Amino acid sequence: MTARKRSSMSTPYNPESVEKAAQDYWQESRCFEVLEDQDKEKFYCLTMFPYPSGKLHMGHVRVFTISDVIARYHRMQGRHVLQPMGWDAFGMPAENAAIKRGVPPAEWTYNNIDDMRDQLRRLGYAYDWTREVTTCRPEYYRWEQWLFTKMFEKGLVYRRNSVVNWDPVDQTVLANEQVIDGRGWRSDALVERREIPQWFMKITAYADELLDGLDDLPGWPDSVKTMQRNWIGRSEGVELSFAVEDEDEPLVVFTTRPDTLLGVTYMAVAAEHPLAAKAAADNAAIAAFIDECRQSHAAEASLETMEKKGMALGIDAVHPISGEKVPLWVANFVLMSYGTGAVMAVPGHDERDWEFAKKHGLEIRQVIAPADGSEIDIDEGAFTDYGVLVNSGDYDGMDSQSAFNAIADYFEETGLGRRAVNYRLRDWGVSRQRYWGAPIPIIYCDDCDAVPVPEKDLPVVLPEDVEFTGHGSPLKDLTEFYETTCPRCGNAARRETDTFDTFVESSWYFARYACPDNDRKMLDDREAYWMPVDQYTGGIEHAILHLLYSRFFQRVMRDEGLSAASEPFTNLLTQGMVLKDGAKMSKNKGNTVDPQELIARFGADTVRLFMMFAAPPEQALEWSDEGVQGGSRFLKRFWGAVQNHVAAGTAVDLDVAALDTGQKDLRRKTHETISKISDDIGRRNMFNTAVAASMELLNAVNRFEDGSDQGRAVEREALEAVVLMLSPIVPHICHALWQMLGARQDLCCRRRR
RNA sequence: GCCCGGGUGGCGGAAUUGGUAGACGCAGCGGACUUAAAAUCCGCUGUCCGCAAGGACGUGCCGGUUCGAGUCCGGCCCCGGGCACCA
Repeated sequence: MTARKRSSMSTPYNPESVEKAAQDYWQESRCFEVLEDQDKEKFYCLTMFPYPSGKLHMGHVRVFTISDVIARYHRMQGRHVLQPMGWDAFGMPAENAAIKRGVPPAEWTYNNIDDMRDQLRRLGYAYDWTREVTTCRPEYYRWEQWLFTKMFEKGLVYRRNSVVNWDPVDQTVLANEQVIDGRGWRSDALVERREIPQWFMKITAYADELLDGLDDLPGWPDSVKTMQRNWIGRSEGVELSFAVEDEDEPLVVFTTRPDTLLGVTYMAVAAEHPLAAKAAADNAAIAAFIDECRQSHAAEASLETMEKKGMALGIDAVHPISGEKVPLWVANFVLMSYGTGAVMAVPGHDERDWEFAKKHGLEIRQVIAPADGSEIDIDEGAFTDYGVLVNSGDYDGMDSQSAFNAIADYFEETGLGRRAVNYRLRDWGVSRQRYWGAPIPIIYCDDCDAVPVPEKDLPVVLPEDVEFTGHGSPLKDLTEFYETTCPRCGNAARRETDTFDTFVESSWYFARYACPDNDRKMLDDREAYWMPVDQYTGGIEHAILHLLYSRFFQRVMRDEGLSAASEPFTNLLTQGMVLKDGAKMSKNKGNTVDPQELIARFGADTVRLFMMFAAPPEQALEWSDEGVQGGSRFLKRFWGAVQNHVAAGTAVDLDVAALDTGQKDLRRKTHETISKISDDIGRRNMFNTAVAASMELLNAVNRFEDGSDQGRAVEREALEAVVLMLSPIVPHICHALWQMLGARQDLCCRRRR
């Protein structure tokens, strides 16, 4: 009797009951709850925690499954694995829901967390739920308020004016996302740039360390490191000053190309620059232009893509070497917040300057010639390469590098400038004019200025039962919140009503999982055991901001004596987007697929299997409803194969010396597959090919119709291998099949043989 | 606009270090089982020419390096992500 003929006698695969049984077992045995154990090799496996938007989406399922596969794999390798979960719970959607449905943001958020926690449980992830962290709880955010006050003492935070998007109709600050084609998303009013005082964290103080640290992260993708390097944008150049006619203050600019200095034919300042304001005072056209510049979206992408516009100010600067007059312009592409708010323009050797000069009939002067002696026509386009200086007086004939040094020396000797390092990176503005966030722990006193809230008065608790109208933050109208006394002098004072950027919460949560229950310290000894995170998995969309802020915070915590680690994440896996119809799946676009329905229909294992099989984790995954079926079919075949094998009775021990050719072939296939899958999961993060290899081995088993004692022993070895190898990906069915195969040991907690 | 990715059959993808392009799966077609359908199982399936044997073409486009290119180099096109207040 062949194995296949027996299939009619078997019980069918029922994912719902199989998965319930496995999940009950894991919960009762508490096998994913881990305590610090110095004798065991720790492995901290972390996923970027979700924003509790209401329901899990496919992007969540993908990233959590990737991380769970890695966690379970390392667990099987005998490591002591921590995989926690929590909630990035502050943010705008809660306020939007409050406006739309009248539910307080806190209530909406806590309900969503409860729903999503249930959904996560149904997917069978190996989480230590005892360490759950929720960022909107005072016991969490009190510690970032505390750290902020420590940073204040060290001068790592400061307050200055900076630009926000202002909706003049709704009288409120808008996020970039809320500005659509330059207009407010609700009011449709033209958005204005407005300057208001805001708090900043000095991430630039760590710019060099954040840059150099990238060289010590071999476990990070090169693309992410390159993006961060470019974002920090360290450049070496010269800061030099141009005298301005009839002005006492010179105009200071930074350039990486002092070798092109004699090619400067005009200069440009930002619309907010004092010189522009001065020129506007008695020129209505310039005033109108500055007004026009103000009416724009604050996002860099819109500034870079909009039409480059400018106006001559009628003021001249004096070239510091030639003494020639250089006209001053105001231009919409120069930003007050970046550098000094002024740039020198070399249209002959810079593309943007060239285009601007062409458009406004400004002089284009060649001062660099190609090093190879070839001819160029500067009228046809800017020449941006390094080369040999021409039309530059004493510097003629020097190469760019020598000229850089000679000109830099000249400025340092005359005191008109100096060599300087410039960063593209700007300090981190953390103030948000919103309600649903962690209050910034500052008290304003007429006599003492801004005073940090003393440690004994922390946390500054965000009131949760508030009237939410949508017209500005309710905190601004809540006297019992903002009325207070100055901690320094005791006089009546006013509390800060702005809250933190939600990136603040996500910049240190990974460390707090080590000791979420400590109500006396931000971090304790347990942090030293678990940190740094061994494997961090999350969306590629966080390649810069979240990951850079976290690297910054880790260093701030280190310098505060809270941690020994400089880098928070040793290995990083950036998972690609889940796309549908070529675009990121998102509620906004209405192209979501609900994982809940698929789980109800096929079970969690099928959904997990399909997500891992459909594409390698780093690539974008284009969703297709077909293919899930295939995963389900495979699991049924898998179930049937093991069941048929077991139904035929106990297999004898394998006698390697006694195998015939066919038996040897299957055995070789088994061991080749083990070797391949270990590499695929353990080194390459190629879960899709690991699944494919498992399918191939199972196909080979199903073709193998050898009922002899040794045939059955070889078949058993193959089936056991498939169960073990697939268990990180489809843990529930493997839990059941492992028991069916007569396991003496629990699968998920077993060590490598 | 700038920075970072990606583009391979009808579809998702494989090819790990420059060495047989298309593993595995989906869809499709043919067959078995069934009164029938579903499910399941077996077989075929890059395109074109051919009854076949076989041949030609083929990894977004153009060019290059190499005995040999999906893979390396140069130039382009298209798609996705990020651009500092979406998370």
